[in-house]
Amino acid sequence: MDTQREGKFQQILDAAIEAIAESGFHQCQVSKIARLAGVADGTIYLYFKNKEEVLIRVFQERMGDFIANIRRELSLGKTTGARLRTIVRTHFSYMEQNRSLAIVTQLELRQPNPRVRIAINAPILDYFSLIEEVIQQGIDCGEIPKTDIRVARQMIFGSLDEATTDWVMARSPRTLESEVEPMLALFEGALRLKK
Amino acid sequence: MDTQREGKFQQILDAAIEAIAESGFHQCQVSKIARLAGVADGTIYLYFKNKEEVLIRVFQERMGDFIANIRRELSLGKTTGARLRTIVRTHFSYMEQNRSLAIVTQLELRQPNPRVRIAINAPILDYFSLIEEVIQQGIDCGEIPKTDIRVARQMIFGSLDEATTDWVMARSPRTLESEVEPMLALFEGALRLKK
Amino acid sequence: MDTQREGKFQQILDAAIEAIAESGFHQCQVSKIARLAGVADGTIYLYFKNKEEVLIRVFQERMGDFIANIRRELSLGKTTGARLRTIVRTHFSYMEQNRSLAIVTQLELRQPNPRVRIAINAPILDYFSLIEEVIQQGIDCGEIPKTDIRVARQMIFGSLDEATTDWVMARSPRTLESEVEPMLALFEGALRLKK
Amino acid sequence: MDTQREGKFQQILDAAIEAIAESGFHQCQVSKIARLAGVADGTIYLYFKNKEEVLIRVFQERMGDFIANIRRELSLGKTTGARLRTIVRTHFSYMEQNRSLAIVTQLELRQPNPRVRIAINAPILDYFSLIEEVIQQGIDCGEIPKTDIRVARQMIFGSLDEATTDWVMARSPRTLESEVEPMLALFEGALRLKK
DNA sequence: GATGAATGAGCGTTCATTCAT
DNA sequence: TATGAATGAACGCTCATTCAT
Repeated sequence: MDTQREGKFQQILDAAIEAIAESGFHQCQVSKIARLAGVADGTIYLYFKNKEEVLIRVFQERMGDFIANIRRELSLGKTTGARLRTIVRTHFSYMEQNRSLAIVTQLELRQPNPRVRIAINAPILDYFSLIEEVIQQGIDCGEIPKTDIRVARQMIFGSLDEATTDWVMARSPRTLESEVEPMLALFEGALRLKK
Repeated sequence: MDTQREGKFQQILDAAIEAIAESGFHQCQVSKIARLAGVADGTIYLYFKNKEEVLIRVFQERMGDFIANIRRELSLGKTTGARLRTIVRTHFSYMEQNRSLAIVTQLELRQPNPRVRIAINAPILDYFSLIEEVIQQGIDCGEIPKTDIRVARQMIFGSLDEATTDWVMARSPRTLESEVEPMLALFEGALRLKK
Repeated sequence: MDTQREGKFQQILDAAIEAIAESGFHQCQVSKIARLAGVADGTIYLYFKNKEEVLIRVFQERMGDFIANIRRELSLGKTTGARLRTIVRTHFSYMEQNRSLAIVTQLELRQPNPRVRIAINAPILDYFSLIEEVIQQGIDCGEIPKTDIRVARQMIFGSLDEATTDWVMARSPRTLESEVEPMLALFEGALRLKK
Repeated sequence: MDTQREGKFQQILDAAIEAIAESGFHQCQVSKIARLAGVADGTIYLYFKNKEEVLIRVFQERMGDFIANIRRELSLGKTTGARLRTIVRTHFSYMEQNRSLAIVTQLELRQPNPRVRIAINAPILDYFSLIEEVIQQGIDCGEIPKTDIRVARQMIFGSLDEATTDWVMARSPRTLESEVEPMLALFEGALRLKK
């Protein structure tokens, strides 16, 4: 049955997230992923071309979820302010609830390996578009004065990303949740958002 | 002579930056660094304990330079606006002029390896303090209203970092230099900087 | 199947004996043992922790056999004379029939490496006890006058060992077998064995 | 001056004995010998072809001394009994007074390396002859009944060697000196020495 | 002669991947 | 489909040896 196949695929993906979060992509052996997934080493290769593809699929699948998630929430926001709040809140709460995934995205995916980079680009660009659309919409309906959209997006994504990295690295014991409001205030100021 | 030793040390460091930028820390063989530095493999080990230490020293030495550089420039800025401009301008121009180093900083240093992370933390935290000091000073002299300093720093560093990553990844053909003004405008808005 | 695993284990052990006898423990590469055993290099590590453990197990397994062998034969001997004959005869014939093992025992096991020495000590001490028991029995039943047992054991083992080394080193073309009677005569005289 | 050269040669030899005794021939780096000898690494190579030759010369020089020593003492012995006593006493006391050298001869020189073996053979054979001569003399003057000289020599050398190894390995806390008399008693019995 | 920085060959070990069962 | 024993390429590091000074 196809659901069985799908189930084992997700099993391996989850195991990979745990394993990679725990020891890092390069340090984590395929056999460890297999053990955590409760399958034999060889079985991994029935579902993935190689170890690298596991990493790529982890990102594509989970980041896809993440973005779909935000997109769904976003459709409910009526103002640019509400939409920005959705982005910040959802980004932080998703990461906070998926710490292992956060570790993988914040650390392990910063790979110079070109194949990984290319494969990861699509969902990332999708997230970028999503942010840029919100800004564009804000400009279009006059809530935000004209601004350099790319730079604004870099600021928004970069800030969220850095806060998440700080949290993952436990540089601060603070919850991400507690950063939602201050971060939003900064974004509103930066974008000169009209109330 | 000691200058000779120092020279070869720097030579290896430079070679390491090139090599790591090109293939990534894990993929890059010691023999590649040696080849680029024009020395034998074994020579590396006369200057560094092991491959990992090369990475750590790359960061400590070059990031140290970078921060010293900013600190020097900063002392000339009289207003918070000027100081922010110094940070943005220096960050971008330094990275733009040291592309390989930028690649290493943006990608390779997001190492989950705890020893590397600890060693790298000091200069990073130093940079963080530097940014936070500028914000604090701004607050103290009334140029900036009270704000969450940590979050503000995350925004500033995160934005600069993301813009640099975008540039490194060649996600946009834009120069970093061209982003100085728009980025600054965002920061000033975010911090509610008084003119 | 477990017999298969056991079989390959013995295969590697035998290959190791040949390889070490031929080039010495330090000179002999793991890849040579693997080649002789007809397995891949990595396979060695499925059966042994590392190269050193191969040496240790060679000794423990084969020396264990050797001593078990002597012990079995010894139980048949009714007089001290018969028991001494058993020791000399079995020692020489075992070595003569296992030349590679003899080389390893005579040369490679004189390892200064403390881990190897400790691991090797047990079977050696076992052999020593065995010899000492025979002497003690001889004293107890009046066949041998009181004597310093440790020194007597040193003489017996040392003589057998030296004869074996001479033979291994091919310092003499003589068979070990031909030395059984003269050696025994010396032992009987040394111990003042009563007929 | 040649004495200067000779002095440094001996210096290196002594350093080598210490170094090898401490860490074993294979584990002991040339640079360690150099450090102990108070010379530069390269200097070793002005006196010795390579590391292996250092080991060989250690043995040849010191074993030469040792044998010359015994030979000198032997010439004073009037009876076979006295001569045997000289051998045992000198062997044990020499080793006891040169523990590092004993370690090297008992452990490190048991090398399967053919070049080492060949080079070492000469002094060893010289020592063997010396022992055999004593036995032969004993037979010639009727103090010892006819016996297999080679086997008798194997017994004598093997016993002394094993006692020394036991002592070096600290398998027993006993001094070698205390073994002189019991060992001699065994030899006299073995050889049926007439009083 | 003496130095010691530089060399680079050499090897133990790991682990992603395969394939016979 | 699933297994996991076996594979063997790959690489960090050591250290005996050299040679410019």
